[in-house]
Amino acid sequence: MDEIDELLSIRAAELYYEENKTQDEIGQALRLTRWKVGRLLAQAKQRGFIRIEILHPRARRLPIERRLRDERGLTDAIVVSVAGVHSPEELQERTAQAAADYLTALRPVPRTLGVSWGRTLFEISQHLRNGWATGVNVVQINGGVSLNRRPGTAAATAVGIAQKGGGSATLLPSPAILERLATKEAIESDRVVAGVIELARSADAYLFSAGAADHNSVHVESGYLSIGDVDVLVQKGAVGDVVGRYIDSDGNIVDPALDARTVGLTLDELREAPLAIAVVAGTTKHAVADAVVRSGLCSVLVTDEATALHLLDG
Amino acid sequence: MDEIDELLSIRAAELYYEENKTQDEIGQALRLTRWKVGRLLAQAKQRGFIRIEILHPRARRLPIERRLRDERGLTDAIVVSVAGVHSPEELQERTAQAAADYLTALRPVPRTLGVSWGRTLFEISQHLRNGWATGVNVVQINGGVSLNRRPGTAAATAVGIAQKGGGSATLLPSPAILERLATKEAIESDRVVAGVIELARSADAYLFSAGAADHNSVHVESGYLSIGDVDVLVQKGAVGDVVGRYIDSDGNIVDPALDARTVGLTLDELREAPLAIAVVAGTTKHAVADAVVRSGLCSVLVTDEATALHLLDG
DNA sequence: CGGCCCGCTGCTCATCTGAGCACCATCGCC
DNA sequence: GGCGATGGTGCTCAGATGAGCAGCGGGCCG
Repeated sequence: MDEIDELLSIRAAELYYEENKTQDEIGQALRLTRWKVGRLLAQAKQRGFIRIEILHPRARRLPIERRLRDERGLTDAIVVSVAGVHSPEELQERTAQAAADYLTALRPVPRTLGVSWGRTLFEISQHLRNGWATGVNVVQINGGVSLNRRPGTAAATAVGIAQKGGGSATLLPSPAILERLATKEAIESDRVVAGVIELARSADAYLFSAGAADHNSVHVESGYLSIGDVDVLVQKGAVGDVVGRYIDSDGNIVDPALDARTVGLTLDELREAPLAIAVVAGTTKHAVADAVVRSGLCSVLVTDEATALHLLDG
Repeated sequence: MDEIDELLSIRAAELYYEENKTQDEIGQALRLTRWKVGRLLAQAKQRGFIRIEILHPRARRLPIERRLRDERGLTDAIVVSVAGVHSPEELQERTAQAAADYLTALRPVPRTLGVSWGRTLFEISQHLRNGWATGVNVVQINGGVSLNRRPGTAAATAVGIAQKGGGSATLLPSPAILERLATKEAIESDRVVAGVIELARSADAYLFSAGAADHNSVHVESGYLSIGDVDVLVQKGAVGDVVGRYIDSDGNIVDPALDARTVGLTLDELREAPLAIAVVAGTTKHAVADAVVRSGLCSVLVTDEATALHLLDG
């Protein structure tokens, strides 16, 4: 297309999209046949001169979702638009909402849903509607009795999801990470704990998030790890954690000794799950998100547009 | 529209605009009739959920142009899009290009065109194509023999416009502002100068810009005014200058004594012109642009989207 | 110089879309 | 409980649009 056609396509686009003229009217105005106008408009679109955005908190980016499925082998992907987002909190909320929507629409409805805990999961639980399902039983898949001043968000998350879904929650009564391996093994051999983990293994679907390996981690906030611990993990290559287990950019466990002291499902158990839904959003989590998807930790990803593009285009 | 319809309209918009589905297909996907889908799409548009932008340096904003004509009484208005603009220079270039386009398309072609000078005018002259008109004679409408190291841009501007338009230029061989009133009167009584001004008065159309009243003014750069002079003018209410004459926000001369020492057409002569084209763009010029338009200094305005919206919505 | 190829143009025709209209359910009022 | 108003729904039909195709012309090579 030469420059004259390029300019004409812009003039045509102005009249078509801003003035709501028909292609025929535009043809008369620019002294072109209406077919030429149609072709100019098609070229303007194809060359990227026309940008159409859907401005809404619930807007999704279907083409990016398709690319994630096709190029990253995911069963499904939900990508929320970042158009008009001004704060990380808003992004987080949009993503949580989308995850809640996804769960609500999920068919077949899982009878048992394994969930992790954390800020993201808690927000998802808040965005679920009463009656989002009928009879969904929820089971915690990793330890989470909080050690500090915010006790119970782990429990509140699981219970909230279960209650709104007309089912009951089974909590995992254990800390996330124990100080000594022996203690961890003792706890896991407790009949109740072992039973919960067994139930968790049999869940139809898992819903979990991922944390970035930084000082704002919930593990630091909850007192399971010190800031120094996190720094050491980062030095060893950690990009973040999934169900309390820290991984590097290839999805491998960074510190096997620490991992052995962590209570809950293992990452390989997640990888083999029939349905593993990861909800990961925000600039700080680009690296973990990449590790999660590359190493096959999830079959469904709920994320934001920027993170998705990071996964796809590097 | 309740929330459920709002969500549906977003889903429909995603499928329609991002996936290029027909309304009928969307209807099948969402279990709606195609008419319902059409209505949802119409509502999404009408509620502003759909934003369509034309991304191109030559793109204009026709709806804003119409508002300027209707609400500000302009004969014509050209508004360039600011989508994708990253620097003031880029904005300036787009506007100059648009002004050049406007001149080129102007009918009837003016036989005599009065022009001012300055950065904007110079850039317009550069964006005009050879042969943009046949036989347009150009006459300078305000003094402009530059006093400093950049001599001749005033002359180059007029000559450039004339040559590319297949005509000749008549320069006004006089400084813009003289130090003493007597000198100014003497110069104006010079036969050549008087002749040029007489020719300028008879021009079919005028093309000029406006300067902001700040330290970057061409008058400061050219040595006609000191930084202190400008500060004094600003204190008196000056928002900028048109053909070298400083005006306040109502378009009135700020300093009559200074004005009397300024060579060239008066503002009232511009106001009575059959066609006065002002080219004003950039954040720094919002205030002058407002004064120019409000006080009827131009009948045609070439500007950028942000400036135009400032004029319209304050 | 003639013939061939390629791309553009303007057409036909099928499909898609929006305007307008009749119908129906719901609601408030009598 | 009857009745009109109101808003939403699904239709008809005409206008708008896109796909596909024949024809033309300009450029290139033999």
